[in-house]
Amino acid sequence: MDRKLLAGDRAVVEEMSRIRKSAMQLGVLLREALAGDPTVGAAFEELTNSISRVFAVLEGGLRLDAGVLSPPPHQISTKKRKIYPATDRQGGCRRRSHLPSKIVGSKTLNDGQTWRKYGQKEIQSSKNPRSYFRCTHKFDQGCMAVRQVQRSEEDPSTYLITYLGEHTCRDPAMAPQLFSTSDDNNTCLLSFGASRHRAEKEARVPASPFPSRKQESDEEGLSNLTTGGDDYFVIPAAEEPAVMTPTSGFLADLYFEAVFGFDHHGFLS
DNA sequence: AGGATTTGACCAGG
DNA sequence: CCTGGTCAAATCCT
Repeated sequence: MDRKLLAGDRAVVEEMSRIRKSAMQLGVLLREALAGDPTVGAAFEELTNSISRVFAVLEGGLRLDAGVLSPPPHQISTKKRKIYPATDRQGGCRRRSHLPSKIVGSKTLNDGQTWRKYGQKEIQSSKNPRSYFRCTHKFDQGCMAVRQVQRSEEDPSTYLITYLGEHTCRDPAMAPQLFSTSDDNNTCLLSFGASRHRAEKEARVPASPFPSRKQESDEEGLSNLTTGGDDYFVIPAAEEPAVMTPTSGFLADLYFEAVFGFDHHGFLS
């Protein structure tokens, strides 16, 4: 069942990461050079699909599971601070070891879900702070969906929203909604390998208006409670068939950073 | 008054 | 040791 990550496994994963990295870089260049040529997309798609399959096998074998966001039972309670003994302090790191499940670029913070902001951080690698939101129903329904919102550096009018976990809550005000790429011409979804197995379930999003007390107008704070989405573009998964790699700008930055954990500029220059 | 946001502290992963 | 994700008291807002 459990098996340790052997040195050989690690080497394979690292090597595959390099391959995927190179492939993505190549894809970016090709798309820029041969924009509109369908054969480029098809060939690149095949390549990424193969890589994806390898990762699927590796991840399956190595149990590279993502998104286990189980809430400590004792935390489900009132809103007031719980006093933890120094040795049992909960207020610390919850660093998620898994990859983001979905990254969305959006002109608005509205996504049809109700979010409550629980933190904001200055991020070393970015000029803009990152805001942290959890589902409003985290405590009453145990919904573990969270999202991180950050303004794009290159396009400050755009928010980069990373969704982690999935909504398990049932908000009567929220009809079931699906990420739709059909009616939204600038939509692209970024879904990563670690969550690939539940990508389809996570493909939920906005559409319906939702009564919000405060819109996302605030500049720095990225306030919560956003409403029916528009202006979305959901970046495609590296492992998904329809790969639409962002070719430049913040999306490319984001893409590379998310997939490979580093900035691609150095490689493309 | 109650719920949401702000913000500094905490702390584990890398 | 640095970074980033989370907690929760203080504060703000409705």
